[in-house]
Amino acid sequence: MTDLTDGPAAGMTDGPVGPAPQNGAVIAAVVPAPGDEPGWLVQTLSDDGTPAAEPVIVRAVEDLRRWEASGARWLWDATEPIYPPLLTAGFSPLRCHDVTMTERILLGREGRHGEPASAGAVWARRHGLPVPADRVAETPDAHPALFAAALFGAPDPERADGDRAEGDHSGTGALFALCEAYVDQLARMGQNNPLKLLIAAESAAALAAVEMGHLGLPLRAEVLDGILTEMLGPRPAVGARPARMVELAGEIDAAFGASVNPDSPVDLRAAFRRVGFDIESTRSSVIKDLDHPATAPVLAYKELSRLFTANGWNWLAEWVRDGRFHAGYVPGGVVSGRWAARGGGALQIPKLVRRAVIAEPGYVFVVADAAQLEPRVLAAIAGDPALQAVSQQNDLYTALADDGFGGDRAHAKLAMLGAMYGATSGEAGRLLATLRRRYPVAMACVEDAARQGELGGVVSSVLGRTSPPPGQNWWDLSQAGSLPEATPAQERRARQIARDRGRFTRNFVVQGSAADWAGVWLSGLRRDLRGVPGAELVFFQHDEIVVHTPTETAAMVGDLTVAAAESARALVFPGRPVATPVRPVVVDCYADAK
DNA sequence: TCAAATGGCGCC
DNA sequence: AAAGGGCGCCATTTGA
Repeated sequence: MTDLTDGPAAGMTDGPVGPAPQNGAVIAAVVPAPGDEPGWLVQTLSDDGTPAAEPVIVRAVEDLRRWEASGARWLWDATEPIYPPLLTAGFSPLRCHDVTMTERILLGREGRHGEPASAGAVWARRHGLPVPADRVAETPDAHPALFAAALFGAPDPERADGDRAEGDHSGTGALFALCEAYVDQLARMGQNNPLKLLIAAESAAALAAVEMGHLGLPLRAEVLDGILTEMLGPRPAVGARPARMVELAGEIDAAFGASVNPDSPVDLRAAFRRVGFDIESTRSSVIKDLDHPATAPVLAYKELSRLFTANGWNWLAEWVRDGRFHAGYVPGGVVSGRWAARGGGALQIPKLVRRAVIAEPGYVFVVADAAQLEPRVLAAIAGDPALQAVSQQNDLYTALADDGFGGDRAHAKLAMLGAMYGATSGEAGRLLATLRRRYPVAMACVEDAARQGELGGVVSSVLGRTSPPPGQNWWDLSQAGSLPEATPAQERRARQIARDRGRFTRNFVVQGSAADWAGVWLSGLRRDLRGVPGAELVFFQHDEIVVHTPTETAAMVGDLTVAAAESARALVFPGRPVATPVRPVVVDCYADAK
């Protein structure tokens, strides 16, 4: 038997392990066991969320597997922090319902972005009680649902305002709150199938995110060390700059005839101004056009500095252990539904560093990338027949170019990105007219979204994730600019924030819907990969998945990425004649994937 | 003196 | 007329 903990009670093998749920009981609600007891308190629920059996303490992964084998879907307050110890003990569930993840989506739809979203919060709101903050403390004992139930005296809501100090030592209060939160959410989800799909996919994504952080992305430290040494010189002493950067700093000083700190934009800009270049910023894109001896060493310094500070030896020591880069992933961490990363810059691994991302012996990477996802998504959500036709093509931008840009692919791409991001100046602005003529429905879709934003409204992704509304400050500035006595500066400011907001909502409908699709793709692939021994889902970045898998399974895994993409297309964009192709590539080194 | 803001840049 | 989306992370700068 595999113990979940090494606490004193973990050796007990004959404890009250739960009976596996019977047919018809498909939800297993899980909270940490109360007090110091190891393990978890689990209760079987019926489909509608009503308890179907007494809660039992579960201590071993074998027992959890039995529940899972009988068809249970796990219900818990939040995948983080419940799942990591389960995973460490070797248990990987097929699916779950993550109340907190779900609640954030539901609250957003109800115009209540940012309110506490834990099961305890849902429970408290349901009973008109004070709502606990999401993160009360980091200890398991202060787990939000447990905290709320203990604080308010559940399971008996009639006792809610008494006995607070006494708390809940049975742990059943937390289960009670969790189950009620689930019932509450079921009612609010109703029969909204796209929304249910989104919630199921997001819960599965939460599982995948914990697994990815746990597995880690294979990365050979000695290979990265070699790259660093080659480019920067040997690893410097703590607090010192690498030799190559010191050299370049010397060249910069010589070129300016003064001591200049290239890490300081203020200093650097002043130096360039002294030699006659009236630059507004010290971005590389600005400096590269300056005809001055300092230009080359400054650009070189910036590049090395970035490598050294973002992915240098300190980064290696902090994030890479035993040949794997372990980052923290936050599904739904971005308002659009994209993932965010916590620590290590996991979603911005530079191309150079990818040279150190090398498959282990006997394994390869299957890198699957959803090509040109966002314009295809736009075609789907807008229902634009002409753009849908273009989206069926292998290279969308080439097709676009042939369909109105005189075969100029670069222009076609620039125009399309501009349409989705809200750029209208310069080149992209001029090209927009062509898009509007050729794809009026798609352009109307993003322009309607922009108009909503400019007016302070919200927009929604295809499956129903809503954009956050503007804050009070936005409304204040907006109103100040529209009053008769507004100063020109206030009017300008109001116009500017309206435009900013419009660009945000314009992009949200596309980026958010792409994230919807990607989440469904990921969760489907995660499920399918469970049938491939040795296959590890090790990386996910917006529209790209990396699977580390035994060499002999590579072709099969590639096929699964394609099939999951097709399945996601059918689920997310039913009846829409668009394609969302992925092209899997089998490589030993991640850098070779592009 | 320390926390928050800014500038810059990597990824999508 | 003008209008470049989302993030995380680092070093520097600013400001309370």
